[in-house]
Amino acid sequence: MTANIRDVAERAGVSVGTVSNVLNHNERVSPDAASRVRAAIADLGYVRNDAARQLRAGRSRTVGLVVLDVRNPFFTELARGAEREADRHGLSVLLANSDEDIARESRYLALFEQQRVRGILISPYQQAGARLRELRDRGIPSVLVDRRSEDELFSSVSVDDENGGYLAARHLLDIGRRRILYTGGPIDMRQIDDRRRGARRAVDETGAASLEILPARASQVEDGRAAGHEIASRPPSHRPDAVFCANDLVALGVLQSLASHGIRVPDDVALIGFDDIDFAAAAVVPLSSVRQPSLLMGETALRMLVAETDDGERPAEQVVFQPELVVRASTAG
Amino acid sequence: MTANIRDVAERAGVSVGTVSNVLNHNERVSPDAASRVRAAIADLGYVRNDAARQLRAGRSRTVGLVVLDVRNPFFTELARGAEREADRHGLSVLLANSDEDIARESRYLALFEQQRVRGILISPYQQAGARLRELRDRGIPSVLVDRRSEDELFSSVSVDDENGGYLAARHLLDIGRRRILYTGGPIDMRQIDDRRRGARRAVDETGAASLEILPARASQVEDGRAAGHEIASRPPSHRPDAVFCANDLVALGVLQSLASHGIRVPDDVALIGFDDIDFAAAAVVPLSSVRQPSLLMGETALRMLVAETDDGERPAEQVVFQPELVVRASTAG
DNA sequence: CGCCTCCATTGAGACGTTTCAATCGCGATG
DNA sequence: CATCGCGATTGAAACGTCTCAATGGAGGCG
Repeated sequence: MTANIRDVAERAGVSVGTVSNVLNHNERVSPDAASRVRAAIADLGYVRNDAARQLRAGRSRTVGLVVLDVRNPFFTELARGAEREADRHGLSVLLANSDEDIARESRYLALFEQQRVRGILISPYQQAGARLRELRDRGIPSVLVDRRSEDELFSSVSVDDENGGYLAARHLLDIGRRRILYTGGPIDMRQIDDRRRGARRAVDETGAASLEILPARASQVEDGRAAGHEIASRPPSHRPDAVFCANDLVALGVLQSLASHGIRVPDDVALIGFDDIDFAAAAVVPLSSVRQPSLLMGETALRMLVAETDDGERPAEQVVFQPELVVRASTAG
Repeated sequence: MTANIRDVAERAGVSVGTVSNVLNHNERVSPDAASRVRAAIADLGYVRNDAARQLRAGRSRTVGLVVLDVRNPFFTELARGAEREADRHGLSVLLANSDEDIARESRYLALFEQQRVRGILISPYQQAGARLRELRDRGIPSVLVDRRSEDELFSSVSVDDENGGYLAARHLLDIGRRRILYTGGPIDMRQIDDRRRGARRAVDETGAASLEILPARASQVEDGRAAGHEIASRPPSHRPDAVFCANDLVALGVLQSLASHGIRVPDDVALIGFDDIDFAAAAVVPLSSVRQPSLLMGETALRMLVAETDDGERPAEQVVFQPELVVRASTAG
């Protein structure tokens, strides 16, 4: 059906080896032969068969990326960063969405292994560590994104979540708030818990301030809406005067829900999120947030993966970016 | 490095053919041999090499999806739909982002062709038609998403954009607005132009109403912000009393920009978007919009692609969903 | 004129899988 | 006891590419 390298060779009146050389080592081949080969390629509409190349080469030019939630712009930005850097290395990125589901996560890891991807970038859901070690033993390295490797066995690119939580809570305290509520989920997920710990530290530093935890099922807009509803249904004296959300999706949900109950942001309740996604600034009460350099994180992770691929046994490296407080109207005054 | 089927065969004391049969036609093999093979697979940590399978089979189990903008939740939902349906057919989806860039679009198409993907779902930027025809001639079918095939040469899944534009403008007129502004870009993109035409029709039906077009570079949040700024800087008498945006991202940008200039939505200017992404409802002035069944569109497109793959020369089919008006606070009164 | 170099080209494997025709072994049947 | 039938198993071939050792040929030098 489709032309192969042999057809091209025949048509150009050369051997298959020469065609391959035109494709891969152009300098080795005479200008004359090269141009005949190129003409034949154009005539026949020949396109390299990647499966055959990969089989021969023993490895692919693809990198797998597993994210927790494609609907979260933080992850799509991270993916764009990885993709951009991959381009520079002639690699392509296969994007998979685990939707915070262990079964989906492991299905994709299996798929990636069958495809012999060059390596894997992953924001793991829970302890994917054992599985990743297995993959590494079989020659597929991973770099963790958005989360440190607990045992430092893998390289990782993350943000100092504890400090991010501290910055957020510190800011709320600085503008005079004292009854802070933290919400998001799942509460036992590392990133979410680190942010809580940071907030705790800020609150503890300050006399006469409290931190309440309101766990959520996950960290989607709808979870924020539920949290906002729960807060609004309390008697005013029991409401927090500031809410810190595990991410911006949750914060947007809370914002919407509070507004629909006539609770003013920031007058009655100040509100801050995490990630600084585009939509945070676009909300009509523009949302304060803690920025993660998502694009840069994606680029960095991919670069580290490539380094690991090239230089077999280099030690794992933990890159931790510092988050940045972004103040907008939702925490004014 | 990695165990192959021959190693497994040796360890299990059978031939490679038998191992392959265990993997692909379990019923052909005796329970005894099968269990020995399975044990060997587990012992050696054997994982099938997809490249070799694909080379042998002549085609892959992957479908390519090219979207215009991964940052637009409409497309990520569509991707989720395609992915979900792909699962059911044992296929996986490779997601690529053209970012409305012709060069990127054709790079990805080339990549997909090299990978001999089973087929391609694409929201084409401009006339990708010639290229897609080429791919089809070489055995790779495509289904267009979010846009009809102009010459009906390809199957497609889209929404009746003209009617969607009509619904939006009709609604604005029904609530008493008369000076409507339409913004988004690029203005020559099919979907965007169809929505404009629909709006035009509604306006023409109504006496004493006007439709102004404000073209934008693209249809991102920032383009909306620019449009909002432009509107706000006019003398009040020259401002529209309603704005219809080519999509919700633009509408959110306009919303933010108008608010920051003290222009009230919907009191001074009513606002409606397109797509009904999650964030539309989550905006504090919840955004009216025209809903596209994005998840369903993704599922349908993938199903059509599979049908096309199975049944060689079936005629192209155009599936057109009807959009649905969703009224929220941004067009109240 | 013969030999040596050097560059361009050749062609035979090898990558790991699946398929399929051929073979094997065993119980049933005549 | 020979033969047949049938399910289980085998092993070679093929998919398309790249690599590498081997070959060919032209030109330079002694």
